Amino acid sequence: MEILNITQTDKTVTAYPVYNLNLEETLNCGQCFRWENLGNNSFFGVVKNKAVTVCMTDNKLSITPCTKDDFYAIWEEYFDLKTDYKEIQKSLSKISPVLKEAITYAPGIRILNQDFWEAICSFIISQNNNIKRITGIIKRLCESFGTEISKGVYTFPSAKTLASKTVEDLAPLRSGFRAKYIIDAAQKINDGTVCLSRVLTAPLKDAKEELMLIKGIGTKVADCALLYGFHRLECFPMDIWMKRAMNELFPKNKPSDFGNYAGIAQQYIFHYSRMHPELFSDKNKN
DNA sequence: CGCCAGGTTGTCG
DNA sequence: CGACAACATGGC
Repeated sequence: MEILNITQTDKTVTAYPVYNLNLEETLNCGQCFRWENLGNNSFFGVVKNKAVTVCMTDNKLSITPCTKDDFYAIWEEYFDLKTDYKEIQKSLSKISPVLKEAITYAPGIRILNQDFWEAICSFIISQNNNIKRITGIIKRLCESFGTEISKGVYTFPSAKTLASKTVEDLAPLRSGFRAKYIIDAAQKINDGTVCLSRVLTAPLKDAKEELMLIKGIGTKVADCALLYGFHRLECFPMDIWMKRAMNELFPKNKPSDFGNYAGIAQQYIFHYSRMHPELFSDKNKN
């Protein structure tokens, strides 16, 4: 890949050339729930304790407010700018014409490197839920228990903060039966029962087992946390849409067919399927 | 009103 | 192991 140029003017850092990154596709494809679309290819969001506006025009990614240090410390990794997606897409396209079509449909998707705890907590909330409601619950979670870093802008609350809460405390979130899972996750991570640095470095099978010590984390939520939080690109979360897609669009394939970048393939397929519900008229449940 | 949602748990064969 | 109800809530 070509070297990335980084320039800073006032409070804005611009990186270029950033090929093939589409913010709309990336931030609105079901892997994250906190970015607000401002229009004109601009989004406002909070990552860790940094609130920024990002904008993509003509292969230039600009971030405001941002320093070069912030860019290298947070954003370069967050937007996965060092991974060669063109090369990965080329190789995935050979696996199946349908996958190639899904890639062509939204080639600007990238797998984000989200905060560990935010990814874990967000996908606990996602279970048996819809994206609109997930987004609302997470918004209320941040407003209720996060830190207000500027007027009306909140961080994602820490595991430490949530570890001391009760199910009644979380009632305003309207998260239903998931509240007890959020608290169990916060407690086990806060007291070290589940060690996130071990999840990051352990072999995949062990990392997954460790996450699944948390009540409310099964195979699918663990795969999502590992893919979106720990950047385990080989994980292939199987939700209701992916089951439909595998049954109807990839009847001859198994998840293992998608290789080391199965998680990226999954994201193209998930997004393509959700944007084309008519492909699943009978919604064959399974 | 009824079905469904980026599932997991607990229980029963 | 596999099947299956229950789970909270609200979008559509």
